[in-house]
Amino acid sequence: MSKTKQNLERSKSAEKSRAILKGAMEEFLKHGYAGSSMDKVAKASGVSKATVYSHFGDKESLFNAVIHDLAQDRLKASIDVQQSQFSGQSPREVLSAIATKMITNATQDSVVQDFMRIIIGESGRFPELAKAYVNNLAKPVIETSTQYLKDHPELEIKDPEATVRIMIGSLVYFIVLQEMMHGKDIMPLESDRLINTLVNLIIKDQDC
Amino acid sequence: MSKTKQNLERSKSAEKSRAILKGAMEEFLKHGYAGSSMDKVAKASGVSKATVYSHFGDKESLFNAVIHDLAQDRLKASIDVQQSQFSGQSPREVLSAIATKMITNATQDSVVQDFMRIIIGESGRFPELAKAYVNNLAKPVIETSTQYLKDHPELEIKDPEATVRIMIGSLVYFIVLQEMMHGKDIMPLESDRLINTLVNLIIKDQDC
DNA sequence: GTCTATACATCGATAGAC
DNA sequence: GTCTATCGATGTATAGAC
Repeated sequence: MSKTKQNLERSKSAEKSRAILKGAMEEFLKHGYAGSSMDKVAKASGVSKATVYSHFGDKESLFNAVIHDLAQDRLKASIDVQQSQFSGQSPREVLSAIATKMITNATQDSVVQDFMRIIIGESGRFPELAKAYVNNLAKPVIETSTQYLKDHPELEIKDPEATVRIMIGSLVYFIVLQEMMHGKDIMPLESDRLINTLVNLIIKDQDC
Repeated sequence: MSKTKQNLERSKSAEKSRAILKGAMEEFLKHGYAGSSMDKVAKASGVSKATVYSHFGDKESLFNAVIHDLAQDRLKASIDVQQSQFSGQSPREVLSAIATKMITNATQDSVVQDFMRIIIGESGRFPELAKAYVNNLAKPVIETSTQYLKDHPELEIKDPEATVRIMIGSLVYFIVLQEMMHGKDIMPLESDRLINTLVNLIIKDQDC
C-alpha cells in the first residue's frame, strides 16, 4: 500500500472516530449513560454498531472518551476566564463581567447544562470523570480568579480562595436552580440582582 | 369479610407498599432511573415483580413516588432551618450555625448526596420532579432565611433574597464540588474557611 | 476496517393459577 | 392480592463475510 493511500485510510478512520464521538455525545448528553444504547449511537454516527465497538472497545470506554473530549475541548471556551480581555477595567467591572459571562454562557448553551447534569448525576458511578471535570474545568477557573484577587491587594480580601469559591458557587447554584431545575418558573430572580449583590459584598465601598 | 380482617388486609397491603418504596429507593438512589430494573426493585423489596406493578403501575410512577417521598419526608429534617432553635444567639452565630449544619448533614448523609445527584441528573427528563424539589426543599429554606435577614434590619442588607441565594449557593457548591465530585482529593478547603469568609461578607464589621 | 446477522442476557410489563 | 411463568422488545457485544 502506498504512503498516500495509507494516510487516506488513516484520515478516513479518524473521520469515523470523530463522527462516532459526535453521535455518542448527542446521545449521552440527551439520555444519560444508562439511558443510551449503542444502537442509537451507531445510528446517530452514521456507522454500524460493530464499527463503534472496533473504535472504542465498549460502552464505558466510549462514555469516558466523550466526557473527556467535552471537558478538554468543547467546554473550555465556555468557562474561559481570561484576565487579558478585562485589562484596563476596574475590579468591580471585571468581576461583574466574569459573572455575567458565566451566567449568559450557561443559560444560552444547552450543552453546558446537559454536561453538568450528566457529570453530577454520574459522579457516584464514574468518580474519575468527576475528577477530570474538577481538574480541567473547575480548578483552572478557581485558581485564575484567586490569582486575580491576590493581584489586587487594595481590595483587602483576607481569604481570596474562599471568596472565589463563594462567588463561583453563587453563580453555579443560580444556574442550577433557575435554569437546570426550572426554578425560574417558581421563584424568579433577575441575574443582575444576584451579580450586583455579589460584587457589592466582595468589593466593599470606601465610604462607610 | 369482617371489618377487622379488612383492616388487617389493608395494613398488610400498606406494609408491602412501604417495603416496595424502600427497596425502590435504595435501587434508584444507587443506580439512577435508567440504570435500575424492576426485577432488582422487586428483589430488594422482598416481593414479586407483579406485586410491584400492581401497587405502582409502572416504572415511571414508582420513580415519581420515590422522589416525592424523599422530597417530602426523608429529607425535610436535613434542611430544617428552624430559627426557633437559634433564638437568643447573634445573627453571626445563627448564620454560622445554619451553614455548619448544612455542610455537616450533607457530608455525613450519603442519601442526601445520592438524592442531589439523581434530582439534578434527571432534571432534564423529569422536570416535574425537579420542580417538586424546588418547591418542597429549596424554596422553604430560601424563604425562611430571607425572612430572618429581613427581621434584622440592623444588618443593613440591601437585598436579603439575593444575599441568601449567595449564602446557600456557596454552601451547596462546596458540597457538590468537595464531596459529590470528589474535589477534596484535588483541591481541599476547610469548610470553616468558607463559612467564616461567608459570614464576614454578609455581616459587616462595625469598625471600618 | 466495515458491514450484516446473530448470540445471549435482561428489560418493562402482563397472563393466569391460586 | 400475590405469586410463577412468560411475552416481545431491546440491551451489549461478537462472529464471519467482504
